[in-house]
Amino acid sequence: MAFHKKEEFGKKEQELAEVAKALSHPARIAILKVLAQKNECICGEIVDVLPLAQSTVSQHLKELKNAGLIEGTLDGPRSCYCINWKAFEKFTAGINSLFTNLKAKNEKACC
Amino acid sequence: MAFHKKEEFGKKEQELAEVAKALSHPARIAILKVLAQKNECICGEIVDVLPLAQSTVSQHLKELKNAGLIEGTLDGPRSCYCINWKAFEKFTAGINSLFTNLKAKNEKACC
DNA sequence: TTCTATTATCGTATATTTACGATATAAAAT
DNA sequence: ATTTTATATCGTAAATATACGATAATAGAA
Repeated sequence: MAFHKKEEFGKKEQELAEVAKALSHPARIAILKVLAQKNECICGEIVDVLPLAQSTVSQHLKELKNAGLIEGTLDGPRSCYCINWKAFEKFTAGINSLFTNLKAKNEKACC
Repeated sequence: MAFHKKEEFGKKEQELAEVAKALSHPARIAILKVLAQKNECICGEIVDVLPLAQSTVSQHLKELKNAGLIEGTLDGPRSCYCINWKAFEKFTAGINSLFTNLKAKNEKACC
């Protein structure tokens, strides 16, 4: 009944999984969409758009920040978030690199 | 104390989140890596490589299959899995499409 | 200073995930 | 027909995630 075996895997796998986990909730995808659409940094406008309580949105923002997908600075009573594009590029590149060497060969599937 | 609000978001967000969730555990990333490296379809070789019990690996395979990232066919006592490349392409394209219109403008960050 | 507005954190209930062993299933081998 | 082998499923315990309201914190306005 051991648990939490995640650290027994490779660093690369863990990092990819961590980012994927941050992306694994529609609310967080929606938050990223809002941040991308409004070019300026947003704060509580996100709360107005999502069907969630303010505290829940704040929690989701924290998870996105911990995963490195967004950056945020406190600016008095209001905070300012923006997307970290490099983290996204790193993620998609990481996913692709798992397969690049074989992607072409496998087009016709297997079983 | 309502729960499971995921269905209140858009279909696109839900689909992206679902795939991301399947990718959100290092064991499943590792499984995909193995499936990609061995060009032929694998089954219990995965169990030998991972630090997990057979039943746990089977569970992870099921989740990857449910998310559409792999395909599997039963072949007697042994089963045959392979990667569904199209699902990956759809996923990365979906992630990128959240931002494409603004990606260039934002390079210099915000706050 | 006191009030207001905005965001973060705490506490908590419920849901889901993760992992395992035990058991079922199903084809091949003996 | 029985055994072996490979995989899936069931049951279950512990961990984590999700959501909310209540509360703290912090800067600006009155």
